[in-house]
Amino acid sequence: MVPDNEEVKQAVKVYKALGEPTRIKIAMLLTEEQTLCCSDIGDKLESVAGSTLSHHLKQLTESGLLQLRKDGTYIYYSVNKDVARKYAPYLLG
Amino acid sequence: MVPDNEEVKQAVKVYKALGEPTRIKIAMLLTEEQTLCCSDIGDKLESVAGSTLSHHLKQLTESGLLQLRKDGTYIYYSVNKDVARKYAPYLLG
DNA sequence: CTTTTATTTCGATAAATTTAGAAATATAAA
DNA sequence: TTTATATTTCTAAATTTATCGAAATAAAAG
Repeated sequence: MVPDNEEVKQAVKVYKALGEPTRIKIAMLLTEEQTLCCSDIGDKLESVAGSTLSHHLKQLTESGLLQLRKDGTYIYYSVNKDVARKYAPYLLG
Repeated sequence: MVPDNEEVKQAVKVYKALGEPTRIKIAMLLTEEQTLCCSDIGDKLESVAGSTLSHHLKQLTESGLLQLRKDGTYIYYSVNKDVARKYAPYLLG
């Protein structure tokens, strides 16, 4: 009837990730700013513990909406535009 | 920094509504079938109590993604295509 | 090697969500 | 009016989620 395949499962993950105020702000911030590391994101949000931020970034990344690049101690996050375009082009403005 | 206006609040509501397997299935069912009443939706999903279904439909409707039309005892639900187009055109295929 | 900086994992708690059965409401049909 | 059908509201339990502080990792700098 209604498919329940991998694509739909990813859609649920992406939408669940975006359905929370802090996380949608992170996603919007990254569409504006291209790439930011964890602590820079923390600086641009109001009062979020590092451990909390880490969980949010993990959820966004595991949905496929964010991608990351490690550089030394830093981890740079950016929006995966293909995923955003497919499920939530609203983010891209 | 990142806006936190009504539009973003609606986006969070819509994405939260879609970030759950039963609810995204309801939304997809309604994009296929145009309009269905509560009990018909229940018949097309596997084992969901009426009260549970009612809560899901309420959440989807309050996000603006679904609209309803009452006809006697029945309530017919359909997708608000403008809202879907704006936040989750993925639903429209 | 020790210290500093960036990030994650762990452990715990509070709040929110999902779910269902029972009772309530509302309309239609007999 | 009584009965049947559609849907919602209430109540409560089980599960999930968001959050933080402290400890653990990991890489860089001194």
